[in-house]
Amino acid sequence: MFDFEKIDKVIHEKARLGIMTLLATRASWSFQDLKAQLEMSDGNLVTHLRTLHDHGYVAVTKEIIDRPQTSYSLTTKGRGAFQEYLTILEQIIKAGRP
Amino acid sequence: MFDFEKIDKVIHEKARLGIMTLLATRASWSFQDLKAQLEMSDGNLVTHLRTLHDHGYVAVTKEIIDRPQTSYSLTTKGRGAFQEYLTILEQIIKAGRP
DNA sequence: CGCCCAACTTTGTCTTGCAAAGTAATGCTT
DNA sequence: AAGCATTACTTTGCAAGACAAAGTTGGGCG
Repeated sequence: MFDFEKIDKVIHEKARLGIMTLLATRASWSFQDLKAQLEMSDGNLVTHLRTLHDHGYVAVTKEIIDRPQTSYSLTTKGRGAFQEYLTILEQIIKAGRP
Repeated sequence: MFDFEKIDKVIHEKARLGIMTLLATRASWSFQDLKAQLEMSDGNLVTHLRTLHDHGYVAVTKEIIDRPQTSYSLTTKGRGAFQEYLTILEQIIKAGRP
């Protein structure tokens, strides 16, 4: 039926799924905007972003315009992994809605 | 945008998501069939099933036909929670596929 | 210089998944 | 009856991970 082992644990975690979904909707998000949207603490958000970055899913751009302003975006790899993840979600929905 | 806090952690965990999806496709599954489909160890599977049962999501039926044969099915509550979970998945897919 | 703010890092705690091994109950086999 | 297998479950132990809170760094500005 399904291979649930295929579910990407990096993406599947609730907080990171939130990040990935937001990043998929816009080209780029600032740290502050992500934090406001997701209502996460700095430390927690940074940690999840680092996890995603370590897996090559998100790119980090550091600028200092007035204030430091770090922004995040999906890499090609990240976008691909996310689409693949969404495909599994679609299969689950198809199975779960008779 | 989305309220990611709404994601039901009981269902969202990979292994239990597998269980719930299977239970949604058929009225009832035996322990052995679940185990074979999901390729999980006894202990691990029993634990996740107990978690789902403790939350009132699955019903347990114990019979002894030839061998002990425990079977599991979704409760009304479980079905409802799963449908709600699927609704969130749909929103994520909608956002993630432009 | 001192303060604020953004973006980290560190520390610590607490939960959780998961495997491996052990156990109880039952039935089959010899 | 004795031994063995199987199912379902418990226990133990460990390792990973989430998360909060507090501390740190570095730039901009009054």
